[in-house]
Amino acid sequence: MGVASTHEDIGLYKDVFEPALVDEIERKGKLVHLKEGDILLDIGQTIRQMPLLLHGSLKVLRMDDEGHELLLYYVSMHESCAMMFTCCMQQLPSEIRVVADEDVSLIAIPTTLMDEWMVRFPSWRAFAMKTIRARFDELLLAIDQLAFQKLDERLVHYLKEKAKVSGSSLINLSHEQIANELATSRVVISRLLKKLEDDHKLLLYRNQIKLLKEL
DNA sequence: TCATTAACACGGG
DNA sequence: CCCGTGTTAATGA
Repeated sequence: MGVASTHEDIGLYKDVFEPALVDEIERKGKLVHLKEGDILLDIGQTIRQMPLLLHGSLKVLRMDDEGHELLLYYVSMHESCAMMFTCCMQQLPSEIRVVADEDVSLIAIPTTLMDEWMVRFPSWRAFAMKTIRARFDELLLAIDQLAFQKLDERLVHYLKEKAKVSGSSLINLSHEQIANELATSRVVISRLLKKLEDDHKLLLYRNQIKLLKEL
């Protein structure tokens, strides 16, 4: 890990950023690897680095008063995290927990450069705005789901999102894990999944769910 | 009505 | 055996 491999991987962003910025990222960014489950940022911590994803995905979580995790959204390729953007502008403590959802490699950029880049690089400004805008739309959707309280719809949305992010219709999660992320009990998830299987929307295995196109 | 909690049986790894 | 899964019964919001 170091500047050499950062140089290779930054190519993934050649279409997103202007050459001068790519160059700047190469020199100032640091390549970081995370294992699945590693916490990149926890609630209360202050952000020091902005992540630019190269491989894998991050999940952004919020806690309810009993300490249950609630999934806000995933961050994958060519994206960054809107919450982290807004936090690092003012160096405020984080309201969220960011965890590696799979093994992840990313370029960490010191937050001290953010202000400067906003001014110097139009493509960075556009990237930041796009990220925030996309997440804002997604958060509105998440609010809808909570407001309507339809757990079965939330589950279906969750599964689709999971499949999209992992690029596979095979999902390796136990009912228990899903229940935790949706802040509900396993019994309910088992029941809803069973119903979906009966409707030929998916197939259930031990620790594994296969999504069918009917979903 | 629908979620949660506890409890139990089944069976795959 | 351990643990994920499927189900049920009781209780509550």
